[in-house]
Amino acid sequence: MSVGLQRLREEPDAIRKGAIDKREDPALVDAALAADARRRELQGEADGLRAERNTASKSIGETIKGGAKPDGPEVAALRARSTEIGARLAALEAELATIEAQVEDLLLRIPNPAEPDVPVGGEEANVTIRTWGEQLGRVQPVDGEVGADARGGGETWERKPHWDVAEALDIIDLPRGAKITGSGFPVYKGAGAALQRALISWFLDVHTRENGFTEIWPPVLINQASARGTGQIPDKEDQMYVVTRDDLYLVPTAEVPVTNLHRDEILEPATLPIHYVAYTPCFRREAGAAGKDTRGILRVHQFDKVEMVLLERPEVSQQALEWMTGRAEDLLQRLGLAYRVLLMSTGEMGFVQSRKYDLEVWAPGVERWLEVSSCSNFGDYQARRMAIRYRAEKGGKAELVHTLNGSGLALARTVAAIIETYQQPDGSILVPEVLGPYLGLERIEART
RNA sequence: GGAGAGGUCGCCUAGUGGACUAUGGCGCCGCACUGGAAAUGCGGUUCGGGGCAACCCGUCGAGGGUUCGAAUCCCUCCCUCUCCGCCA
Repeated sequence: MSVGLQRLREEPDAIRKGAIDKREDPALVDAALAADARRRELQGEADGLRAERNTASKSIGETIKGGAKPDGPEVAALRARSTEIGARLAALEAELATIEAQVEDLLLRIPNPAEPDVPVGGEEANVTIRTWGEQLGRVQPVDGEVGADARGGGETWERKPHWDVAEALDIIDLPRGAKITGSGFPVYKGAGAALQRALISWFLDVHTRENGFTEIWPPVLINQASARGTGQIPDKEDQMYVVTRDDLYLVPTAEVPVTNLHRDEILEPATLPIHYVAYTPCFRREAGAAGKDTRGILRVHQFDKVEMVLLERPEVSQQALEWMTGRAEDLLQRLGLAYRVLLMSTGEMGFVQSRKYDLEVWAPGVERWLEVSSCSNFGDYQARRMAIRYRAEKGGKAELVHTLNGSGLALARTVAAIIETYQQPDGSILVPEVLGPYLGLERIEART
């Protein structure tokens, strides 16, 4: 249950194309259709047999009530007939259970097709929708203003990558994180720790006070049903840390617990839209990324993130995606970080999204764009998996909601970009104005 | 973790092997009455699968079992409540 059997039957070509565009196997579509046809056939037969058995059993009861002896020949004959139906049914039910499992498994592996206007292809097909702010160079004039670029002549200094700045200021301790847990588990210290806390608080405050979100503080362990609901299983199962003893997973993102809040629910008309915002630490194994971005905090196993989760009526989900993306952009603008918005191509967008924007912030120390937010519309795909429905009108028929989510924002890379953008020639870091009151500091300096 | 009590349709609730085709109430929807409403009356109201349809099948926390037949009996698990233990 993901794409929906009805749509699968009605427009198999579109689903097949969607799978090809996302570099998944289109043959799954035909396999699922064939299995479903067989399933319906078997179910028809099984239903018929059950109906027979029901009437047969009922007639036994009535015969006994009518005065026949429960152990007499008349009842025995009826009983024999019912037993025989039961035997046939048992065989059929076993077959049916197998085929049902097959259908479900196939459906779980068919990806959500992208919206028609999403570019087809891989990384090269991503489209830059807009950029904001000045893309600073590494070389800066010594007497220039913060954020000013080197423009010919004069003395210059060179920006450092965030790991050098952070190490010198003793605000991030990577070696000790590696000691107590493993590589990719940063320790934030002193003003570094306070900066984490400040960003989390500020993000949550903006979203709750200005953007109308309801704050959620969810569990960071999730069960299998939740992981399946949002699509981490089976698509991203090997990216999650597993607590095998209790059959739980560490959250890879707040999306999972928060979207699953309404799993198996039918929402009444007035309840939509639902806008949640949640902070959680996020845990990712980054399997397959070994040796990539090993320095600094660009790719870590544990990071902090404030996530927006939206449940919307289908007809407004696209515009809700634009709005939500704007909320994330607003944070970057107020932090004074240069960024660009990318419309991700089919090959880059993942299994469950129908449309996805990535926000990439410019980090002038490493001279790279860093993904700090991913804003996606899932259409009804996740909702179908989770059975989240709503009634458009009181007493009306239940329909699937649309789900969306977006980071607002992910911390580690935002912190890297802040450090690299606001570092000063003397090695200190200016604190972005909006964070001043939260941090109680205007500048992070080496402790003497 | 131990002992006990429970989990039935949005909510409350009846139901201890065949008349359950799951009861009744609240809420909700429709109709009638009304200037409009309240109150009242009548009808409808779990969710899902199949079928053009009449209708059929499943669904009483989940999964197994016993039986011709399970909401009802048995087993395992999950959750809630009470008490005990442990504990930030």
